[in-house]
Amino acid sequence: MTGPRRTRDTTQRRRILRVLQTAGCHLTAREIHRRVGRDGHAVGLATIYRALGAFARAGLVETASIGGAVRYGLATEHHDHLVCLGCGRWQPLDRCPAPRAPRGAAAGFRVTGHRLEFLGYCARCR
Amino acid sequence: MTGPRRTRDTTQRRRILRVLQTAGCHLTAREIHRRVGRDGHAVGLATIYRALGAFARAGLVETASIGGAVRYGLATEHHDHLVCLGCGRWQPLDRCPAPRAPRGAAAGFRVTGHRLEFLGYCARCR
DNA sequence: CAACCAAGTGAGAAGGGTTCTCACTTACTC
DNA sequence: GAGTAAGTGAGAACCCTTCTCACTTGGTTG
Repeated sequence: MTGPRRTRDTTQRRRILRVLQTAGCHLTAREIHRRVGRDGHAVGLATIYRALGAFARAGLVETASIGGAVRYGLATEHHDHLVCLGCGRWQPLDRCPAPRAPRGAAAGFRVTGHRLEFLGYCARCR
Repeated sequence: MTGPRRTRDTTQRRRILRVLQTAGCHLTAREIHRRVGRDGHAVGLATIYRALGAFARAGLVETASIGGAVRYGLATEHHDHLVCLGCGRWQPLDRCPAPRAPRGAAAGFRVTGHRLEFLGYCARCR
């Protein structure tokens, strides 16, 4: 419990991180799996999930879910997104409108964070 | 396409709606299934899902997902919730902090709504 | 450097949530 | 009351995710 847990450095995990770095938006595990395997060096789907879980625990990636599958992206300092209802793409928002937790909303509820999503349609899906 | 679609009035759907009305928080399909069947008149799980889908399309219920399962609740005028990371319960927020969509966040993205969730731990889970 | 071992990997099975299929029933309309 | 589009139930099917188990590998220690 001394800060974020360190994960072991393997070629598979490095490939997964590279995909996330070049993605520009949040991806599902299957999308990551497909992109990682593009150069012929496939990585097992179970490994993708394990690595993403380890990254999430270590604070390297953040997760978000809409509809069926969970989407993963590199963790940044904000937690807000634009979500396209047409194609499901997640785009991080540069500036967080920073909503304040309403005081006394529910007795005894301790707010530790928030998640704000603007729903709509991206340029391609309109 | 003339406003919200009307759904047919059946005893099963009436029971599902009654469960949602008396729930006080968002429920998973399986929880609804269990509660509907409490008085011995079980309703098929597929029917639960179909009814919930029809209700959602008609605008009667709203859906929200965290972790594995999707949660359903009666649609109200707001879209914000308190989410307990311990037990997964969803509680609607009376007052919506009403975040404004940031202008020019992503070229061509048309914002049609938002979803704001305050994450934390309820009184029981702290 | 060699040995050790905890962590990671791959393939497939398993598990849980959701949707589909198909024959049957029922609510609404004319 | 008859016709028909919508809804229902049971179980199979489907998809996403996690688990299992034998094997490999990264990083550390002697």
